[in-house]
Amino acid sequence: MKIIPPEKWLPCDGIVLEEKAECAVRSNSHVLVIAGPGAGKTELLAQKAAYLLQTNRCMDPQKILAISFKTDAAQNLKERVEKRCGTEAKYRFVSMTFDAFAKNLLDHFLFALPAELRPQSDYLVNDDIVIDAAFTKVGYRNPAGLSPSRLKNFYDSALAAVTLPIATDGLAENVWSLLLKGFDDCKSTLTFKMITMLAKYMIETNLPIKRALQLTYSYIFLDEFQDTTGMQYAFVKQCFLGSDSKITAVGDNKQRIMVWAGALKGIFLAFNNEFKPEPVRLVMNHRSAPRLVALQKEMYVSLKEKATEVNTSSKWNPTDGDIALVIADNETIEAQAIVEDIMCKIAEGIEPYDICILCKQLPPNYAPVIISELANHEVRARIENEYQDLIKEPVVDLLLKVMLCSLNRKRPHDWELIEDSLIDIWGIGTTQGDEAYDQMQDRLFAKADELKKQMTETPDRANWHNILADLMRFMDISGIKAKFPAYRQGVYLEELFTKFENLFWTELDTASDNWQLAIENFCGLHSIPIMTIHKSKGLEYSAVYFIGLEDSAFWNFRHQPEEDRCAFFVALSRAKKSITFTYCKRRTNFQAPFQRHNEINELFDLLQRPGMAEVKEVTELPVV
DNA sequence: CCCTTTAAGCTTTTT
DNA sequence: GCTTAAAGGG
Repeated sequence: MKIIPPEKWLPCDGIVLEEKAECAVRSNSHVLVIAGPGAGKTELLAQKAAYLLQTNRCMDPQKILAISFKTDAAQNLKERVEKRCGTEAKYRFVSMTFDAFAKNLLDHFLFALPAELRPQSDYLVNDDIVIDAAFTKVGYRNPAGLSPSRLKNFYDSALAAVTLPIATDGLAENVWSLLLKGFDDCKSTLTFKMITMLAKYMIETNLPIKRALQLTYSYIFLDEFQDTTGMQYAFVKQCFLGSDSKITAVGDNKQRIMVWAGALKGIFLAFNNEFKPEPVRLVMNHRSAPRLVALQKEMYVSLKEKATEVNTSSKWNPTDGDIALVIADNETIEAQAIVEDIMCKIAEGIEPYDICILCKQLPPNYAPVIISELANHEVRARIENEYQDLIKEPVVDLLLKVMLCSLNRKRPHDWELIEDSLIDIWGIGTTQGDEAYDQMQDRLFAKADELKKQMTETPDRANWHNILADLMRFMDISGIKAKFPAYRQGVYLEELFTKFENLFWTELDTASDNWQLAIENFCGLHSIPIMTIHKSKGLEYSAVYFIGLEDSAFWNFRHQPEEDRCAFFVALSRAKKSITFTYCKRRTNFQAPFQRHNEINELFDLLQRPGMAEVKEVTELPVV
């Protein structure tokens, strides 16, 4: 690849970076980028990767390591970088999750661990039954009578509290020993935290591996830095603190909504003290319209954030952006008001997938009335949870792609992906040459033809089951299990398969044998997504409806006011053009129907400040 | 069988 | 806090 001198390098694809962002891209020290919603954090990382690779500041063959929390975030970043700087990124930009990074290290250097800390190489991950059995075996009988979920929590934190090497002779230490080596009929089993602990210990005790790691990765990207847990941070420090590798951490303390799950509150401060990064604050909000940004800025005070400048994109007029607070008598009227508004948006040409309905928690308690009211207007809406859990699974993705490609051959990108996967799953090595490859292609094309024929007939339930089972057999279930270790465990793959079969069947059923449409519907291309605030993090929608700005939805506000304010901020900042909050005086389908907003009154006050939200009281018309 | 009481979970991800 | 589901009581 041609090396571009740094002073001649320009951001790829005609992207214009704000001045501070370009500083962060070109910085050669550790950097802490604090950037609000819509500032273009992913783009900044993608451009920085392009800069480092294209100018050879990340010297060939050294690599960039990007660490995210979720697989889809890691995937997105990888794709963005490949789009920005092409094939070079395939080999020298490594994007993965924290857990994948730890597990790869552990698996790769398993024999660097002392024998007493070394698990079997085919260890299970996070197997609840084995972990419970291990605690039981060492004599733990749940004396406090913890509920199942609390018990699981206790197991996890007890195991995470052990220090390596295992020195003392306590409960958790004994369980560690059992889990490491396996016991009775159980294989070695590790929790995700144990994997990180072992990986960290390995780096701590093996200078050559540590050096090799530091030499391999000269730049480290940490995405969503505000969500980093203490253990993850300790691991990163163990790997890279004091080395020449430069860390670029990107995050937003105003969107810190994972503290309850272990995110370290003082992470920015700790990073500042220990790595002395160059601080960068981005001031652009490319996402939201000016009036929405004004509301976001009003939140800054309650989020204990300095009222820094935020600039909006020039694509907006200064008066753009709609904020509404709907005060409804009951959930039927609430639904009618929302649906009326949504129908206007759709009439304006906004696609359903660009509209989002958010709840603080438990969408099933709030969504049904709205879903049926939307259905009356022929608009689909669905709670995303189980769909997303399925869609993110690589095997489901593969199944959908095979179906799509069978329907329509003109999908070169998907074909390539299927072929690559099959080469992997069927174990076709490069040594076998072109013949094996051609054979694979022939079989795939034959299968695609067969599938296409099957998809022209109207399937019934049993029929669909057979088609799917056939397809799984074709791809080779044991091969899939070999490629994806997660599917090897217990009945995971079988359950996944059943869930997919059932959910997809409802789509096939309603799409009346239009397979293409069924697939699109399954992927959420034609429906309004309904989800929790937490699930919406990182996403953006033209119009957002936040349902239930009520005390009962924010039941934990007293105990975690900061985090709930952040949650409100996250919900608010998903919207590009309009945001609507609803407050329902009476939810007649609830056991305690009367809703208040005493506890979260500060959020109401904010919306009711002059010039902020349009307050719409909707009441039942008296029946004449 | 119906009514009352109690317990559990609620916001997450990761191979 | 509040909902839901399961268990308990008559």
